[in-house]
Amino acid sequence: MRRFANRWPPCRRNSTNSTNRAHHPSVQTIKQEQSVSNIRHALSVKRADDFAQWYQEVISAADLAEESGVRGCMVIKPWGYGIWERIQRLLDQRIKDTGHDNCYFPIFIPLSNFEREAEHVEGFAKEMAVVTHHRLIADGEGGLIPDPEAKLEEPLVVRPTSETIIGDAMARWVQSWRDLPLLTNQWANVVRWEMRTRMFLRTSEFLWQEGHTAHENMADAKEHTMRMLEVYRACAEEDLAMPVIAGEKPENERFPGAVETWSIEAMMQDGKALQAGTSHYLGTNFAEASGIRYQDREGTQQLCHTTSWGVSTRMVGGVIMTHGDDDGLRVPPTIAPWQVVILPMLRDKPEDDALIEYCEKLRASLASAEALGEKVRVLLDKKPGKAAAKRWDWVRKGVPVIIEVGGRDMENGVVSLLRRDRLWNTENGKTAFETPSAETAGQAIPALLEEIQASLFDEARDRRDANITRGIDTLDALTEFYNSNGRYPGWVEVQWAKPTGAALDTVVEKLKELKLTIRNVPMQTGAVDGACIFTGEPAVERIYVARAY
RNA sequence: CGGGGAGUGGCGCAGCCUGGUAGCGCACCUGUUUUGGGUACAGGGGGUCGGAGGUUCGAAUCCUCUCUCCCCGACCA
Repeated sequence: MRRFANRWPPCRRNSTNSTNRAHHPSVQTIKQEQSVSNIRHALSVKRADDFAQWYQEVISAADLAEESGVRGCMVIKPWGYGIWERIQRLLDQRIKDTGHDNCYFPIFIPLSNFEREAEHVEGFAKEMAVVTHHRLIADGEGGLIPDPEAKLEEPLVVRPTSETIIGDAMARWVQSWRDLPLLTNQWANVVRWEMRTRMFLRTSEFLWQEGHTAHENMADAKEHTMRMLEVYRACAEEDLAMPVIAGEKPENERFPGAVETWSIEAMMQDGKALQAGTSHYLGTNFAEASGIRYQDREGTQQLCHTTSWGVSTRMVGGVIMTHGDDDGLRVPPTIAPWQVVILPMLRDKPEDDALIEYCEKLRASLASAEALGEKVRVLLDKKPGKAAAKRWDWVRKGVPVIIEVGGRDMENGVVSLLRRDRLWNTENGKTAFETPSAETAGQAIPALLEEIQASLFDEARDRRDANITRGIDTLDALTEFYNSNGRYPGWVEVQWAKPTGAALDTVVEKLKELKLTIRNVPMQTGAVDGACIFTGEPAVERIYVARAY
């Protein structure tokens, strides 16, 4: 069995505008890189050496977020929040384009309201923040305590998700079949008291979007569930350049209260899976709990079929682990707050003025150009400081294109251009600057940004495809595979008979021993023939198993 | 929540065992130098050592409690 390290051919597209043969080092080729060159990377930890620590370092080195002092909660810094805002803006448009209106519902949910759907309660009860008082008083020792006199008659829970309270509103808003479908969405924060937290991937408080819809019947609701799953796929692949596999979650992984749960799953560079978005068909469960009924064309009261779906700031974690490298983050141009940064090499001398003017001209011309369907987002970084130091700050942040301009560049009418996705000239271990004329650079940038966007996606997709293993058809072979493939075994596609209930529990237990989970049943499942890897019965579908975040 | 590790200027660390009111590298500030690339030299600012309590003449160093972070596990987006 081949090891992960040998399995990923660094597949590159040819650069359209360059003589630059540099390619960035990957997890799999780092050892090779080191033997042929002495590249001095911008981070102190390499992905191949300690992926978890590398992840932490990218977050601080790229200035994405920091600890807050509150357990499990983070401060999202401007660059990190800027990335989230880009995702938010693009996804919001997609959500509006599919007919939804944004609303806002309270962060506090009355306990009795939350209690209505049994499975929902069971799923979330153990990770709820609860508000019990509405006033503090002095404790007599210089501190403050909740005033016993100010106890709430009914506790409020901080929303971990809003199905129940939105269900309440839907019950009021829906009267007749003419009110359906009811398509709503909200952007909000939610709180889940997690045992173990990781920046962006699992925080106690996180930001997300939650869509909630009500429909006349099962067919309409299911169709909508799938429509939103497709919106998420497009957002992940087109905007984040993060390839995903869309499919249905197995019964044991369903959202509490859902009839069907669908997900998009992305493969991180360590081969683990990340659930990047979910879409649920809720049947009539929440309609029953909240009384969401409508009068049909015959005048009969009917229960609505509802859906809900969400993606969160976890997406940012996915971007880090999909596109980051040993020099920091690489932000796909579509979601980069700034796509191009111009760094004048200021020397604190009178000549600086002319240099800034030269750069400003370039900035203005780039800013009026369009790439990836929008105006190019370009920053002229006039902050005082050494250009080289500022360059490495931007490298770590992952801005797609860095343009440095020194006095001699200006004299020659050129600029020094650096692509973040291909930083190094591996032949000499130096940064792979190119020096096109300012005019050429200005004209080439839109196409370059589009190429970088495509290239990041291709790279991630090729890596994922190379790390999905097929043809394993016994549990022993699966065990052997995961025991012999080191730290980065990737995913395995197997066939199964889709056991349910206790039989499924047994399967889940067996997988747990290998630290594996069933990710999803891919939509394009392909032909199935042969036996279930777990039960030996005739297989009915293919599933992905993997270690997961 | 269980097991392990850790919290010392912005970041990374030493000091703690063998108590005597804090040190290094990077970053930062000032000056000089240098200038096509993560420059060099000199000078300088910044921390009371996560928090609370205790032992002691005296605690970053010893004891107790507590908060937060990291890794593994159970749980979960």
